Amino acid sequence: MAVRDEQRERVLDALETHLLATGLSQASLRQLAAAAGVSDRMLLYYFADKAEVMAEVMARLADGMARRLSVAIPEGADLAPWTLAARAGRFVLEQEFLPYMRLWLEVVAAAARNEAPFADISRQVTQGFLGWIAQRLDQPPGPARDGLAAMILALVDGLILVEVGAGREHADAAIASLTAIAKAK
Amino acid sequence: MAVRDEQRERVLDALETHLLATGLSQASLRQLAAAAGVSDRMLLYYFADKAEVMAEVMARLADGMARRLSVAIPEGADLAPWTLAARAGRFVLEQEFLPYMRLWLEVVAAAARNEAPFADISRQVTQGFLGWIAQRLDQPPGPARDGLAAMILALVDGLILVEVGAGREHADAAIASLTAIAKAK
DNA sequence: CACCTCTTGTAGCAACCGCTACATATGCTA
DNA sequence: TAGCATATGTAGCGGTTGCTACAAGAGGTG
Repeated sequence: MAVRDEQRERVLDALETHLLATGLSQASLRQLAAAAGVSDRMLLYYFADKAEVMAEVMARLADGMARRLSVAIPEGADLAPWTLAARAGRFVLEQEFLPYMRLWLEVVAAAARNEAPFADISRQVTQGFLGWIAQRLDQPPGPARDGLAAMILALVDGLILVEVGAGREHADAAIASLTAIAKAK
Repeated sequence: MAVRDEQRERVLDALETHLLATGLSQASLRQLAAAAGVSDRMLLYYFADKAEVMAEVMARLADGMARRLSVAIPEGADLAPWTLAARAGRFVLEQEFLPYMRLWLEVVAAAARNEAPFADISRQVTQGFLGWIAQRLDQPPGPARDGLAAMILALVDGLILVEVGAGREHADAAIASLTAIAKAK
């Protein structure tokens, strides 16, 4: 059983990279297998089926995303809403994190059509985001803070829609506006 | 030639509804043909290939979206940024418009991976959005207004990511926060 | 040695994909 | 009436999809 478990790890590592680089559309069994350097036959020996492969690699990606976020801005930073939004927005557009956001976009799009396992992943990651924001706001817990967190999440997630649709400059311009607002307060 | 053109119209009408209801994943030639009530053979008689079908129906959808938006809030409404964001956000989550936004999400996700013809459509619609917002802001033309428009676009588009990932309540909560901010000004 | 589980390869299934070859029916025009 | 462009159906191509049947080597245990 040792070989199998070892291979699962190796495969999941490779697929994390592959999915970040190419997205959900390049994720047929044969493509995944090739990216992981194994045969498709073996991929289905290591994992029960494609859904299990995707669920596990998506879970890893969600972890990676959460880890990077919590390093970027530490918990309890106690930031004003606009300041937090601007800082989070800036981080989210960084070279290192952008691939996560692009993939995240595809996951939510799939979730909007109730495609398993993306609906579950999407819910879980969104909750993580909301919590991450709430814990960094200079606001007392409660519905007001939760509403602000949801608004900031919309703003930050929306930035990559702007980035994809209108280009990096417009996303940067949006952040500049945000920064100006934060300073004016 | 008359029959063919007539059928093209009929087919495009049906496909607009179909895509809004089911999304890009239910858009194989055979599925599109079935939804339009013709054979797949005939679909490729009316249109050169699948790309042409998709491009034309996406163009129609973009038109429909733009038309609904310009009716919802008239041009030159001269709204303060937060007020406009709140009103646009509320409209975008309405029963009638939500399907457009879900589909829009899929289009941008596809565009993020450079899948034709979605990259073009995505750019065009985003530009339309940005212009729509700019023309309804109580701001003089210029980089500041454009930056604000980009920020509002991120906010409004991001609302459907929140809606999909966390549910309608959270999206509504975000709008409530927005409304509170608008009033406080 | 014999057996048994773990691991891997070869080959192929049925379903679907976008698209096309070919025959045929229809109706207008010369 | 003959011919020709338009319109439609039947059948199928080569390719990809997720998945599986089957055989066989490897390695430990009785």
